Parts: sequence; C-alpha cells; structure tokens
Amino acid sequence: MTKNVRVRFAPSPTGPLHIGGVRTALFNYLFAKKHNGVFVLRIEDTDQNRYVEGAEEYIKDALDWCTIPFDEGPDKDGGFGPYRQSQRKHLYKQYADQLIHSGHAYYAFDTTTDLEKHRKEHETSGKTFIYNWHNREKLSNSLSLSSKEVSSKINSGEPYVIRFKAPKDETLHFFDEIRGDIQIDTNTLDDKILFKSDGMPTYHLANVVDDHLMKITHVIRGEEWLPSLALHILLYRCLGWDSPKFAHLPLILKPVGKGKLSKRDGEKMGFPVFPLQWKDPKTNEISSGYREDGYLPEAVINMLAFLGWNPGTEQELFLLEELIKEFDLKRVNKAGAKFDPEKTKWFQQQHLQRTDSSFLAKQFTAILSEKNISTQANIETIIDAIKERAVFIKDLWDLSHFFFIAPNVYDQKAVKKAWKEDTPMLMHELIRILNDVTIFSEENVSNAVKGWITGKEIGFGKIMMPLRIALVGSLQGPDLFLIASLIGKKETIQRIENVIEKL
RNA sequence: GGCCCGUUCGUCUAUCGGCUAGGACGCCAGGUUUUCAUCCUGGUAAGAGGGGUUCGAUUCCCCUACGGGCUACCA
Repeated sequence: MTKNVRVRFAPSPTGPLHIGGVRTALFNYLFAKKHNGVFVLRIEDTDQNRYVEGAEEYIKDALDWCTIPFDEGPDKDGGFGPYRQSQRKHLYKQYADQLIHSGHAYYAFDTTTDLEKHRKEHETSGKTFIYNWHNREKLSNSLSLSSKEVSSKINSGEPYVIRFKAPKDETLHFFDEIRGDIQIDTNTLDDKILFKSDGMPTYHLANVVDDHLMKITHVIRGEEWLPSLALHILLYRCLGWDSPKFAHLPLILKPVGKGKLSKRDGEKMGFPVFPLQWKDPKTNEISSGYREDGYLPEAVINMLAFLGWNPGTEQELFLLEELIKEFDLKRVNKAGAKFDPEKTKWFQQQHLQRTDSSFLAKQFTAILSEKNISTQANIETIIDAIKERAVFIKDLWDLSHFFFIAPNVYDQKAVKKAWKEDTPMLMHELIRILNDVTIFSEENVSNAVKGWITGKEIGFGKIMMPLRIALVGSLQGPDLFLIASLIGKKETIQRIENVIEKL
C-alpha cells in the first residue's frame, strides 16, 4: 500500500519570499499534484527576533499569484494544525525530554560568551571549535556535571539549552531522491542545539517533529539543508520514527559572478528576485516584483520549473497542468543553476503570445481608462494587430497609442529617411484618392491606394513611408491599411493634412 | 580551516559506454514583412585537468583543480 503523498513548504517569515523559495514551493506543489497528494504550508517562526511584519501574508499572496495554492496551512486546517510553529510551541518540549531520557540529548549551560571565547581560542591556535565528543565532557552540561549540580542549576532557573548527543564512530548512509547515496562520518557532526533557552525549539527539532506529526512523506527543500540531513535522519531514528524521503534541490545562483542569487543582484542588474513587490516595513525600501513588472504568472512558473528541471524532451513551453503531468524528481539536476533574466523575458514573451486577446483586451482597457481614453469596440482587433510585438502587457500602449491619439511629434530619423521634396504634393493627391473611397474598409483602402501607386509608376515606399509617418508618427507599427480603416476616413485624412502642415 | 554537494557551448540543459555531442536563450548573418517588431533559415560555441576500467568513454572509478553550500540559542 502506498502512503498518501504529503509534502510541505516551510518558509520562515523573515521577509519577502525569494524566487528560490518560490521554486521550492513550486516543485513541492508539482510533486504533490502529480501524485494526488497534499501540499502543506507551514510557517517556521521559531525565531521571534527575525519575524517580519507582513511576511506571512506576502508568502500566501505570492503562492496565490503563482497559482500554486496550498491545500493545508494557516487558516486552512486539514486536521494537522496549527500550521505556525509559534502556535505549536507546547508540542516540542516533550520530544526534547524524550531524547534526554533515552540518552540521545543533554542539558547544556554554556553561555554564548563562554562559547564565543572557546571559538576564539581555537581559532587563534589554528583549530576549529566543535561542540561534540571532542570536548563535551569539558564543557558545562549534564554529561560533565553531576546530576545534583544539574538539577540545582535547572531549579534555580539558570538558562539552559538541550543539545543532541551525536553518536560516535558511525558511518551514516542515506539516500537523497535527487543525489542518490550520501554517507557521513558521525564524528564530524556537532552537538546541535535542539531546544533554545527561550523555550522554543530550533529548526532542526521543530522541523522533524512537525514533519512527523503532519505525516509528511517527502521533504523537498533547498540544497542548503543537505549538511543537516544527517542530524535529521538521526533525530527520526532516536525518536523511533520512520523518516520521510528527502530531495535536495540545487541552488539558484547569481547570473554573473559567484554565489547564491541575492536581492542585491536584482537591484544591480535590473530584474526582480521576488514574485511580488515588497515594501520593507522598517526601511520603506521597495523591491520590485515580477507581478508589478508585468510578468504573467504562467511565464514565471515556466521559467522557475526549468531552473533545475527539464522534461527530457525538447518542449520548453509548459502550462501548470502540463508541468504537473511531466514533473519527476528524477529529472531534477544536481548542479546549481545560474539565473538568466534574458531567458525569463523570453518565457514571458512566449506566454504573452499565447494569452487570449480577450484577456489582454480586459487588462488593456484598464490601462486605457487610466489615460482617460474611452474604450472602443474594436479593441480586440487592435490587440490582435500589435500583440506579436509585445513582451509585456504594459507594452501594449506604446505599440498602439496611434490608434487612439494622433501623433503630435514625428520621429526625426524617419522624417529624414522618408519625407522628400515632392512628398507634400503626393500626399495631397493621396488625400483625394482616399476621399473617393466610400466604404473605408481595410480592403477598399488598400485597393485604392495600391491601384493609384501602381498607376503612377512610383515606388511604394515613396507613398507608404510618409503615410506611415502621418498616421503613426514613426516608421513602426502594424499594417497601414488596417490602421487607416480603424481610425476612419476623417481621421486618416486629418492626420495627413497635419503632417503636410508641420513638415 | 573542517564537512558535504557539484563540474557538457557565455547561460539553461539533452545524452542512462558506441554521435558529425542535440535543443533553447543570447549573439551574428541572410530571408519574409516595401516600415518596426514578430516569424523563418543558417551560423557561432561545450564534455575542467590527469590517471585508470574497457575493444571503446562526456557517460563508470580514483586523484587534482575549480565552483557551491553548511559550519549561530537563523531558518
């Protein structure tokens, strides 16, 4: 019998969700949906000092915008709540105590300053201080002190932490769904703190306890957690629990230079590293987001999916449903991937082209009304004509303003190229031709103008380019006859008269 | 420093021992569009280095180099 797949995304509400985090959430989501499983959101807020106002909301909004909603999580109980670790505080201590009773953990009283001193001393003598079997007997803890001393310290209210007692002389073997077999010598492990003196568990304990209690079957997380996998495996074992399966995702790296992608890179190179815009509540600093920059969630998701994963075919454009169908942890790469803002733009362009004109028309109408331009019935026709030139929805205006407003400035380069001495005369003649077109359809205008040019035996460019300047203001845009027919006979002629006068 | 993970075109990647090492982004050149963009065609460019194993290695093993991560009473 196969267990129901349950995965979780467990961010810490210390700020806006970075696209690396979104990618982790996406892979969890895809894996869950692929196996008809459940996607859980758990807020890991065990560190009160780092809590940032609004971060949890941001995380939920971001998942929402990316169309990868969670099935269970804060305010969405699925029977495994609560889903904020701060609200689960009472659950953790008993497991730490259990580990103490079974001899797998111990109390430690060393102060931060004591430990810092040890570290410094080791450093100056060229050694590394590790709190483990090397020296745990010489430090202040329940292994070195008598049980009397220990209980008197605890009873007198002296602060203490609970440390894991890493086993000695053992080679641990475990399996990562992406990386395969990994082994570690337990002698290199340190005695990690499981329970802090403020009464809160550390990530390691809380994470293992919650994953077990929430019946998580697969832990899919970033590669930065690989070094603590040994600890986590050991915790499951010492607590007497089966451990879930693990998969560690490759990191997302800076586009240029070394290291992990960071907020700074986005600022420096001018691309967002966050899904949504974020305003820091303390500094009021604003970080740009993909949503506000005009990206479609489809594009962002598609781009993210291909950062470290591929379907093994040559298909690159995927919608969420297809990603779910094709996704497989086995096809996730091991090596970190440099982030490429250019490719992201390409995904955006491709997805925009595949977006319904009726949907774009709706968005565009909103932009137009902001500019106090009344909506036209033929808005979808206009979008069909300009869409293929657009990358972002906001490009639509730059590509189509001449449908709504007559040009008042003319591109100098274009004028120099196309406006010759005999042009005004030809334009006057063109006005007469256009005047004779009774039904001003694209086809009729085209036939009339083309017939006239052919009859005159002059080059098309001599007429078409000045006409384009008249109607558009520059040498750009879709088919001229379409533009003419859409703005109408009166406006077309008016614009030609304008340009003759001005140039 | 210690531990762990990784290494194919500039970038993202395909290849599950036998290929002229494939695709995509970018870039360059043509073509279509009498404009611009799109689009089409073509081009550019890669297996870190050294040892093995093998009839044969990009693919398997080892070493080195390089890159990355972790090394907090942060997650």
